[in-house]
Amino acid sequence: MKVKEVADLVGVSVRTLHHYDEIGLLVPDETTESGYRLYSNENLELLQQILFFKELGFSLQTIKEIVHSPTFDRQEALQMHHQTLLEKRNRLDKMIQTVEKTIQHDKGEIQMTTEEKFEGFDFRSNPYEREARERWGDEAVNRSNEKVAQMGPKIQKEMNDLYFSLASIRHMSPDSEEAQSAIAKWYDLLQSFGNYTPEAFRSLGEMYVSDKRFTKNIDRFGEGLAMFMREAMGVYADRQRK
Amino acid sequence: MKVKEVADLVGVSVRTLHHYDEIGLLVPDETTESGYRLYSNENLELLQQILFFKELGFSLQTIKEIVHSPTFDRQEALQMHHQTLLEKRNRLDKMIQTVEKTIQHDKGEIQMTTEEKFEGFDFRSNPYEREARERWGDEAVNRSNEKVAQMGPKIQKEMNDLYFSLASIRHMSPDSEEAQSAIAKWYDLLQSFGNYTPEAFRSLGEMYVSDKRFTKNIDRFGEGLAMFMREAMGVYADRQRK
DNA sequence: TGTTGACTCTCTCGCTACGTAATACTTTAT
DNA sequence: ATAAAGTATTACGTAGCGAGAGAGTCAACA
Repeated sequence: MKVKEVADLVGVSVRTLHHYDEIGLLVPDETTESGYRLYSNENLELLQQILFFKELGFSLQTIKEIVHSPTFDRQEALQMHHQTLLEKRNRLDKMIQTVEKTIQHDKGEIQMTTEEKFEGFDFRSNPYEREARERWGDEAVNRSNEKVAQMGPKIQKEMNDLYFSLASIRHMSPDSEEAQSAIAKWYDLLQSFGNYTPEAFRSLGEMYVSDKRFTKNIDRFGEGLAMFMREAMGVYADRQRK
Repeated sequence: MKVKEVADLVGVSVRTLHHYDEIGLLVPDETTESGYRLYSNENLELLQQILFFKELGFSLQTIKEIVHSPTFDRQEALQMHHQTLLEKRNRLDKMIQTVEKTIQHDKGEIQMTTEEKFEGFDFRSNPYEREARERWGDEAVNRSNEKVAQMGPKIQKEMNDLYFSLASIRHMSPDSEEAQSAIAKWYDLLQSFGNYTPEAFRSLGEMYVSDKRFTKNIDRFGEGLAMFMREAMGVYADRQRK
């Protein structure tokens, strides 16, 4: 489907779709030779999700983090949409009541406290957003992902390669020659992200198994890799101390 | 009530109130010697209305035009709020249904057309806004025209003459002798239309520039006349207050 | 085959409704 | 009397597009 078809179908502007592409929120699966955007069915489903989040007042930035998170779960998200839409309807119901009361109040039929006049409003920070961020967009993971993305593709490739080598030796002992030399490379590589002390390196290793999102990500290269890396990183940190 | 009290009560930020003051949407009735804003009960009621309009997606500019329109009717507006809030709830209900369907669809339990997936969204132009503009913004102009017609040709001539004189001095300062005496005649003339308080007179002046139809009409007598008149009318209102 | 009209692209500029300091003064509480 | 909390003004920043320019593309029709 081309832009305008999508736009007409869902009721957003072409410009909006362009914008979502620009910021990397919804990048069409394909483009023609001449540069026309072609949206796939999956693109449409993602768009639907995006619009749900938008209706709930999420910022595009947050939405992006969420839907691209490796741990994002569509079903879970839909359940959450359902829940929060119901809450939103409750708020709306309150507002409707407030209007009704105000009409009567103005006619002099009833009394209203000042607070009652503003029931149902309250534009204070959207609580759903925080919750959802905790649920999917956890900062640790995102920052890590963002940084990786920022570092450019060549570092990404190095990381991938290293993951593969580590995976291939994950059955060996974490304090073996091979393991330690591979993990040393890992340590060096991470230096390009910030200044990791050996201790920070160790706790990062801890996170690899304690935080499921990391675990999941890492274990894609081989089951048990996260655990293996934690061990190896611990040993490495120990040896650096002396 | 001071800013923060209001802010906490209704759930908006202090900055927002400042902003509304800046753009002339909600100017506090009083200020202390030291410049603190003091909001009256009437200010609060207006704020409530403003928030209703905002909830319905009106721009601040439009809201300003509406609530300051000399023909604005609170009861009528409240009825309209009520109506459109109900419509909004219907839309929300549709969205909720869409989520529910999508959940089932994802589980493979039912089928969904592409259109069904986007039912309840549709961010296309807010119909309420147009309607409301017609109701108040337009009517303001229409009623004004009607009234002029009703008043007969001699008043029309007087108005025309006054427009010309004003146009001829529109390069002068709005608070000059000449400007003020001409605008005083204008004020007197308008008294035959209804009972204009100085404040209503001021907001009428605001409309001369904020509403293009007025502006166009007035500027036929000289470019910039509408703006000049607004200034002069503002000064006039200021001086009458004391 | 050429032409028209509807789409498309990228780029740039503009706008709204505030958020976020920074800095200085005022009021209230202890 | 001093700190803490609130307030004012000014200034700059941001999000999420809208609007328009200028140029290329595509399907249909003459």
